[in-house]
Amino acid sequence: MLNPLFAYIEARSHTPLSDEDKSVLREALVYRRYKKKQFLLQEGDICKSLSFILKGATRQYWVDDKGNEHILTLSIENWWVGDRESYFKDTPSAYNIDAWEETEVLMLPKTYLERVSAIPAFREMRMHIDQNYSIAAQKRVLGSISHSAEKRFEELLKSYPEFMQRFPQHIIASYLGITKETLSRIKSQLVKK
Amino acid sequence: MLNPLFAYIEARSHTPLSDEDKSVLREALVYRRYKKKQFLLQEGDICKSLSFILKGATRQYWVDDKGNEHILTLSIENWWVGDRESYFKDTPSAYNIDAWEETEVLMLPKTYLERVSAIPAFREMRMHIDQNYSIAAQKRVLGSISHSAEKRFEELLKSYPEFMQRFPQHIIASYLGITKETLSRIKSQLVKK
DNA sequence: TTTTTATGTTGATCTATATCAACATAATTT
DNA sequence: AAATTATGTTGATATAGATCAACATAAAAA
Repeated sequence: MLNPLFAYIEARSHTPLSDEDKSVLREALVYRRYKKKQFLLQEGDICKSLSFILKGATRQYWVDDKGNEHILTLSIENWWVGDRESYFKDTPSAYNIDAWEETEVLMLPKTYLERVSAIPAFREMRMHIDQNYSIAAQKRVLGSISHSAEKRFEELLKSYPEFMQRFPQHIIASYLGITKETLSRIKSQLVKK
Repeated sequence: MLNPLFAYIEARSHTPLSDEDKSVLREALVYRRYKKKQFLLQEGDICKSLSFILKGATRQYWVDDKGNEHILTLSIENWWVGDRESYFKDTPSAYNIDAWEETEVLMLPKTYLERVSAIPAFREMRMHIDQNYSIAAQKRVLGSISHSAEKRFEELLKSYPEFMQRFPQHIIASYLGITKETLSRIKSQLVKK
């Protein structure tokens, strides 16, 4: 059950996990399934665990006062999901996270974070994903302040081509910060080129 | 000379530094001054150190093909600056970082990163700033995909009021992803309210 | 199978923000 | 002090993208 996570940690940290390490992880992580549309986290709740996606897809979004959903992150297999701000600061989350597909995860409750962080490979992995997360967020900021919607869409296609298969266009549009109509028009523009 | 950094590490990690820790840090960190407009990092170079700002202000920006500067980060005292992507991946940076004011920093060369990361308080601080950096980047992404320029400006005023004193409006505008003219108009709107 | 809901497209119009231009003033440099 | 450069404002016009509406089709539910 935990093998994909073990592989992930070893790959990111370039360090093999000992049997001891694995048993610590086995104790900490909880397997869970979510049906489509089921919430992993709801606005106002405190995010008490980060989840490693074994299978499926999730969206993290914020709902504005008009009820519009603004998609902050889309996640698929081998990604960690959770509201980091709420998780690390123990504050109520401003976001919802729900399963877009039938999803299976390994939950790491915050109560075990210290314990598993004693494993060097896990700590390495954590630093690694935090860095990559920051770098990705920074790129997205750069895109949003300096590129057109069309260019941002092309970047998304390049970086995460699988998203197009797994999420409908209005979700992708929201992730890009544009409307579904605009995305539809951008797509038909690109086909002509 | 290193006292502000010691204080910063202790505050973020909630752990006092031993004399031993301090001497490791003293060995690793290099004091440097930059004059106004001087580069800390130039596009194409590999970012070989992160710098803790003791005094002054810097901007990190990307220059597009038309020569327009797009400001990605603005940093002042007690912030770490550097292109994390280039630093961690050893790839040429896409950004420039320059001193907006006369600036004094403590440089941490990457060659010392392992050694100082052996200090638990330093490691704690690193995790802490990485997390905060991610959280801040995520908020900026959310702002850019779901808020108007006016709202983003108000958020900036709330989060970093000192920026208005230390950077001119066209820099702030670029940071917000709008033109200086639009920012000027937004400001006059807000005064009327 | 029929109905309902989710998804995607296209057109008309509107709006936030960009662009271009002129000008004013403050701060530096000569 | 004069000249130059950096900063900030305001107006006219252009444009990317939003909004509203209608329609088409695919998928899911009844």
